[in-house]
Amino acid sequence: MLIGRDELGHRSETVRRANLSTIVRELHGSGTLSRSELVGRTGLTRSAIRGLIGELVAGRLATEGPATLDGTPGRPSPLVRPDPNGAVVLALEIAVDSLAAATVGLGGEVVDLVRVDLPRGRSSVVDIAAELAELAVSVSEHLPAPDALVGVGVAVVGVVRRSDGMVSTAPNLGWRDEPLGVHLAEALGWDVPIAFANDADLAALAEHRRGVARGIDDLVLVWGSVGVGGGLVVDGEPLTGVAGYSGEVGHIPVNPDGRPCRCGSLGCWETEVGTSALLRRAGRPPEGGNDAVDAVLAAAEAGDPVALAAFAETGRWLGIGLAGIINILNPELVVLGGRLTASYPFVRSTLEAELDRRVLRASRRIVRVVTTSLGADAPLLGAAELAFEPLLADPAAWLRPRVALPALASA
Amino acid sequence: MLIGRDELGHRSETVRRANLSTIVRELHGSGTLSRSELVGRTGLTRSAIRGLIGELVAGRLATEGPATLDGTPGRPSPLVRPDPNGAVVLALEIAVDSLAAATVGLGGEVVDLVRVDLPRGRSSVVDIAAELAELAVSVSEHLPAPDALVGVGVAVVGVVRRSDGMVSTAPNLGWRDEPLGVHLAEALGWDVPIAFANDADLAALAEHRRGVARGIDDLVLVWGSVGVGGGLVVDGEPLTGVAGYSGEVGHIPVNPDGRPCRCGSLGCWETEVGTSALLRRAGRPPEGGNDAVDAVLAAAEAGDPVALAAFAETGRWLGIGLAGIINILNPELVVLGGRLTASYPFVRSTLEAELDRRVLRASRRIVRVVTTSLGADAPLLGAAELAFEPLLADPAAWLRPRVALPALASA
DNA sequence: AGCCATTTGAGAAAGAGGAACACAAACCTC
DNA sequence: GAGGTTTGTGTTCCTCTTTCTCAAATGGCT
Repeated sequence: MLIGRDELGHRSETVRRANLSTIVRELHGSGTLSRSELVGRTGLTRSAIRGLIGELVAGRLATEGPATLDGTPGRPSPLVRPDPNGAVVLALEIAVDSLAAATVGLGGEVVDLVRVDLPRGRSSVVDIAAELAELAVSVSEHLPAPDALVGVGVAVVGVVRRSDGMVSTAPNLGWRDEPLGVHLAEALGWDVPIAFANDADLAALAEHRRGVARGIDDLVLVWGSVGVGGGLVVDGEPLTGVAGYSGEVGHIPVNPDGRPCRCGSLGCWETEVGTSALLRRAGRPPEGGNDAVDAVLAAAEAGDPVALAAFAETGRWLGIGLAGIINILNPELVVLGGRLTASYPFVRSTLEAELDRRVLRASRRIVRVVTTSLGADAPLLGAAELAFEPLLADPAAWLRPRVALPALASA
Repeated sequence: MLIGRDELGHRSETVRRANLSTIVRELHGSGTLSRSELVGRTGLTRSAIRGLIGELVAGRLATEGPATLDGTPGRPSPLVRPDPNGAVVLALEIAVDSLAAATVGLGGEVVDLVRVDLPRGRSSVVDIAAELAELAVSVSEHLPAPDALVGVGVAVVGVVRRSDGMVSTAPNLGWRDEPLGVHLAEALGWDVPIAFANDADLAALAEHRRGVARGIDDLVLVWGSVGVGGGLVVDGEPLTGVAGYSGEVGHIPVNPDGRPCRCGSLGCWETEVGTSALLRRAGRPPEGGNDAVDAVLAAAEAGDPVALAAFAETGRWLGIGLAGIINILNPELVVLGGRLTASYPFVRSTLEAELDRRVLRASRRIVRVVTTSLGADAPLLGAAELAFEPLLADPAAWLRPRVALPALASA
């Protein structure tokens, strides 16, 4: 994923890079591991592991501590931990109705996290960039060392170009072709790489790395709020598409002559499974916000037939759209997130019924549907993972210079 | 892709494997290259290339010949060619109404190709396997050396498990849960690995490697016939899903209360864009075969308004389904194949209009829609590529033993 | 025709990195 | 406390590419 390191020719140095990368990945993913566990996981010899760990410790990406005794015979193996002080990222999120910032250390520990409400409606890109920068500063106060900052990752509710943070559309913010990347870089004024991606894409990444989808290499995440976003992981890698615009599942046509969608089309999936469709079916004003949805949820919990029917119908449409996605991708897991997490119990049966009817048997036997485990912070945590990616892909590049930061990502 | 070579630890031997692999891939893809071109493409040094080529020549995967003089100064560089006699695959195809077999040499040269009609209707798996085996024998008569056979690739019109050729569903053949892999292995009686995949998946692979989509890393191929299949390439790799059931775009719901589909669902894409929908719209019996479709095509070419309207409506639905796929995957290219190639001129305008309306602007600006360049043999050529894959991924494994064939693929 | 610049192949030596092996250290069990 | 087991340490070996030097083969120019 990412990283333009696509020189085809390999040499011994490549081997070291790759081995360092797998070790740092293992540490980042699993937290603490003994040296001998690393031997087992990587297939490398004890000598090789020793040398590699030594380099990581010297470069402050890992620390070694005394072994814990687990009662098995044999010499105990020292524990290796990712060093959260040696490498930190800044994660930012522009959500539907909030902004968030967090600092996350190598290994995934969240050092600091702030979330502030965002007044509903249009805000200019410049304003948002400025406010994000403020949050970023407040959250970076306890940064271990100034040179420990690996990079910045930004989750955006909208269609955003991965390479430079150009936002093509963000209906919730009223943006269209806004150069968020430029403004944010300016507002931050830091000389570190900034990476951008869609919030649902990043939620999928987070759930894949640290949530319910851990160890699952083919998954689809559907993130419901006002609109519906999606994130795809295929073969263990986030599916981005050519420019990073993939996963826009909210706009697959499921009801071609249906209601008009914010995107200009008709009968997009989100016109049937977004919150306004639910509210409409529940007989409430479709523009109601989270509170209105919560009210429908409460009514459903209390057994109100109108609310239950509204969820059932939403579930039916969820199943219809998901069936298409599953037939296309043959995933192992579907993860429902955002507002869908709370709705799940009430949409479940109609959803599964549609899957039974519409997904090809071979695929149907495999997929399971679950809800997120990381909750509302999934996109933010995904942004952290995004920012870590260059380090994970090539720790060697990070180990050597150590004085200045690596040059801004070229592509 | 494929290959269980997922030991994480790298060593010097890994480097050699990887370098041999990139060289063989380049040769297989580009045909003839000079040594110095290989230096340029791989980033390796002249010495390294020399050693690697030497090994390939010794292992009969490549031949070296005199340089061609192109008028530039400097010592001419010898030309390296993939050796089609050193490595050959057998490609088989079970299509809607035909069976085909071909032998293809390293580099992509088709040595021999046979296609026979398949009487429409149900045939047992055993019969088909036997007939395929016969074709296979007839086409393997001119095999250079018995030990040059790398493997067998099979394209199947249906949902087939990649690992073992278990066919879950093949409506055109009337199959359901048939162990094609077992029967074919028995009928062939050869001790070589056999790989299976869906025909549209393989057509996509072929167009990616040797057709219109060469050099394009994110594409969607839609293969229209009685039903509609799809093949996806993401980030340069075929997207298979967990079990190889991906790409079943024919069964995305586009008209949830529409006509019943062979799969048991309602309003699947193929009920609107398959040949029977076209025939129905053209006022003809929907069960008509290729001849009936050709008649509608002829009528359209002659300007018949009913035929033109039938195509226009089909194009509209093509656009609706494609819009969803494009929004999900953000591909660079959509390739239309099978019966859709001939229909394209008549469906084009309504198709593009729907894309304009339904695909998010950011993605819309990127995608182009084209037709196949390899024609009806695309799936067969893809099957050859599939069979070559283990060799391309690790030529070293193929170079060493050379006496016996590599053991049957384990997973 | 002859000389020069350029590109590339050939061969030997060097450098980088992991594997293999032998040995010592630290833990368990009895 | 002795023996078995597992793992860290250190040295040597092996593989593979790079680096460096020299020779070969071509085009361009006078």
